[in-house]
Amino acid sequence: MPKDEIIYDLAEFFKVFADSTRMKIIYALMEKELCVCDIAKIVGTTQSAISHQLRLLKQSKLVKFRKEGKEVFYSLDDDHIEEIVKKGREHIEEL
Amino acid sequence: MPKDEIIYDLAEFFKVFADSTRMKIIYALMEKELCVCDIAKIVGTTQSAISHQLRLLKQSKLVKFRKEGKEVFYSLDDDHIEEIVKKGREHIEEL
DNA sequence: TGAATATATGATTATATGTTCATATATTCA
DNA sequence: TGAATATATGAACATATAATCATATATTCA
Repeated sequence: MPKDEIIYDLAEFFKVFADSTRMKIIYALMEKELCVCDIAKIVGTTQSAISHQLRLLKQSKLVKFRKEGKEVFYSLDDDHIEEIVKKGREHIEEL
Repeated sequence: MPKDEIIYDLAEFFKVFADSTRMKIIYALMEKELCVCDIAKIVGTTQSAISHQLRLLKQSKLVKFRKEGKEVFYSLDDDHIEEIVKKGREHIEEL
């Protein structure tokens, strides 16, 4: 059994995947780098909701971003992310 | 972008990993099959809390169980689980 | 500079979630 | 059968979380 801190951090990490809005953001970013308003259009919700969720994704180091003029472009920042989502999908599609 | 139903199911699936009590249960079961009261001892919480959480793990098909007399023995029911936890741990340990 | 656009953020609210407590169910064994 | 043990479950409560709304903070460009 890992230390409590590891357990806690792991649970926090997986919380990121545990929401459908964030999962949609992740899928959108798997395609390509996107600015906030494009993510909002793709996901189908408000800019504010996306911005709040992107903050969580940033805090968990799942996305990185670069500013270009008025826009902020986000992209996935870890190879594990796609692998983890893929494994999850294998699981749910086997049921 | 997958269908909404897939997105929703994926988020639900990852919710299972998004709690430290459940993460401890998963780690305990990685070692070996265990009965409820042993899980409670290892995790360090009440039988009731464990039982509630095991119900979620059952619903998500992450654990299977067999009854033996008064006891119910639980074990992990999917090879993806260990892989997913391992990937998550790689992520948090790289930060 | 001022309007327009893109993004971030704080407060609020509604909902979801985890634990606790009490109790029900099931099994064993004297 | 009745006591003891293991597990499951419903209700209640406290906390966490996500969306919304209003607004703040850039940045561009006329």
